[in-house]
Amino acid sequence: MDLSERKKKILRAVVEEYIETAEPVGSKTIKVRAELDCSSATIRNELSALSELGYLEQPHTSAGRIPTAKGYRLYVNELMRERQLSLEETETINSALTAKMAELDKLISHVGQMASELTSYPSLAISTPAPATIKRFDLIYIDANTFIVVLLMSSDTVKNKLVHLPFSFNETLITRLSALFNANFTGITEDKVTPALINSTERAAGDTMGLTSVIAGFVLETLTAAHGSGAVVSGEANLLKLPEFQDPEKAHKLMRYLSDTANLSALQSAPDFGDVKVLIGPENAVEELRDSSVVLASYSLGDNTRGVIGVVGPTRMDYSAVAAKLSYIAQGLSKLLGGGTTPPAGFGKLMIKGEDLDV
Amino acid sequence: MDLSERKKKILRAVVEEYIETAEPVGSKTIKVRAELDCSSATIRNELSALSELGYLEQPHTSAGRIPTAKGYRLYVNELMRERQLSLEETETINSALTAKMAELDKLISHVGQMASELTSYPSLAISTPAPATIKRFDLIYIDANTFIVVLLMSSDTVKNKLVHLPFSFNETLITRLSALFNANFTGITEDKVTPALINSTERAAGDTMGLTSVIAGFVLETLTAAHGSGAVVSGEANLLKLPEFQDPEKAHKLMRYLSDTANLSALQSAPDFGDVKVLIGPENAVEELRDSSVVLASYSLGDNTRGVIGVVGPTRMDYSAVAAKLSYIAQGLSKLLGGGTTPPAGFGKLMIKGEDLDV
DNA sequence: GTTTAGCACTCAGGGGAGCTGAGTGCTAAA
DNA sequence: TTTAGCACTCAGCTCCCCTGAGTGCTAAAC
Repeated sequence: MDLSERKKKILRAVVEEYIETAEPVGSKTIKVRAELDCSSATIRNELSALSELGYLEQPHTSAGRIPTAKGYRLYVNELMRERQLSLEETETINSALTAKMAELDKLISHVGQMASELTSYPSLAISTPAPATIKRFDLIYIDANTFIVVLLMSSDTVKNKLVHLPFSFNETLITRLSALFNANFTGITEDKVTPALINSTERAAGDTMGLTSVIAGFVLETLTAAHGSGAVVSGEANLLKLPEFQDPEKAHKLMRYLSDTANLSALQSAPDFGDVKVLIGPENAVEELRDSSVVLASYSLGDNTRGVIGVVGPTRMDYSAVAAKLSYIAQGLSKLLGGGTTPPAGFGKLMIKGEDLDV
Repeated sequence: MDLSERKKKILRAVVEEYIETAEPVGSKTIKVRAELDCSSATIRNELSALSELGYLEQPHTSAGRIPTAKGYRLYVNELMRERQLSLEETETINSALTAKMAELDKLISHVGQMASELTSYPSLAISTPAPATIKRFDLIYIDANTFIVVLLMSSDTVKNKLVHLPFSFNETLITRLSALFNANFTGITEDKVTPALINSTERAAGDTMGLTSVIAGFVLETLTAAHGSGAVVSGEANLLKLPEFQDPEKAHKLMRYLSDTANLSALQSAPDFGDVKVLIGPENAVEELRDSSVVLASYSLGDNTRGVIGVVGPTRMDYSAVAAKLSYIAQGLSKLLGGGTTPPAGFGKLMIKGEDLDV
């Protein structure tokens, strides 16, 4: 059952006004905002119909209307005007992206910070690296008790560890081990690092001191660590500015939830989605997020690492602005990291996905 | 001018009661708490004297007393009973310390988190590395366009960078550069990396492609980065639990301040101090911290890196518990990282420093 | 049938007024 | 010097009323 044009116009006006002011919206305000040629009484009739249909609700009998989750959903799916980013905004993002991509490790946290500053909501950044392998293996002999393990990973990041042992060994053993590991441990995934493999390497190297297992331990650790996904939250302080979180109780609850990174990894499980995904209030599975909304954008890095950046805010969030910004950031990241080193120019169209509510 | 024993007993009772309850303390409560053998009227006389002396104040005429900054200072300096950590608490700290020391890089943030969990106040961890030098320099040739720079720093941490260039070079050049850098750039501090040095190295290597300057750039960056101190804040959410931060305005102000790491680096400037340093309310130079207190503990790592961990809370903070915990953590860190790898057993005595207020 | 004007009704939020109780300061007696 | 007693103060709570924004409904107008 489709809504009349006028109803849509009114619904949009209510949502947008409420997003700005956080106050219930009355018929007179709508008349001005939506530039409608009818009287407030007519609008009241329409409002009453929209309430009946479940798109709007009243906090109490004599107050204005506020959108329900269903109302927001319709707004996000159909009514939302695409937000054009200002030149200034795109430039901020571009320069931040190019400046920060230097260190991939710190990238997620930097991107998160950026998203938070840009939207003035708390943001989260999660990365889900694909199963990693080692591209290249090296040992650097330092002295009779010390050497460095250097691993070049499939993602073109480098991992290292300084190993300092209480007994001494000679340089030839290190050289031999380096060659053997390079031959046996490159290109394989975590599950291929078996005790058998370690044993055979140890024998081949003539290593009687257990160096092999120390090194293999680090290799395994690195491979394992790579697929434990990291999550970072920034800008939690922004929550406190919002009227809906003036109640410290409420703010505290959400902040506690956000500060446990384990929780967030669950969010990212929301699998492939087109470009931007919006989860409105009760659509969130997690109780703590029930009266907040989450906007997520996913990006992919050249190797098959995937990441998600997102923003958490009140259901009354400026969806169009947030979605546009996140989308731009995510696409910029994909281009920058997946492909060449050129800064992103114009990105594709904004697409939004999300669950529909039952009627 | 020294206070009588009874006055001290009363002052201590007021401070400790107020720390627990955050409510102004009345004469009757004190009588019970301090187990005094006089009537509430006598205590009122004493209270009135203590107010006169500037150790206590009344929020309004007919309310109980609360300690002033001066009162807290006296309490911290003289009256505070040393808090014994429970076995459970020391074990939590010990195991967390040993488990986490594996990765020195992430150490500060882990330690900060621990401090925050243990004290349920927001915590900050700052590290001030000493001027770093390079102990050992290596280049690993990967392919005609790629090599890895591996730096072993004076602090026994390893830094690396994958360099991928749009033009090709051969392995002998890399080997030569590796040897030259190892000869010329080890053992020197940042300010010794001059354009002259870079030029002479470039000539000696016969490098016509500018590899030398790329590498030197990374070296310089690493040396510089090392003394830019890192700061991490954890557990900000804890603020919202405290009654003094029920006002979202106030909480927001402090959280904003804390979330800018640049601000924190300033705190650490507080130079050498014995063991634990307590800054009470107005003793803080920064306006944002004027009605909070900060407890800091410093630790030193074997090489001359110094670090500070601290906790921010209301002036009504449980100083004895917080100081004991921070002190234990700091001493544990020093022992673990400065010396051997054995877990800390019994630590020294708790010493507290801080500025005295004028009378 | 749709729109409009008019009117009675509702209710959140703000601004006193008044009460309560914890706690004080002072005085006079022990 | 300590204590008991008493009058006084004042934050915080509750109760109450008022105001104004906004509604729903009805009857007339288009």
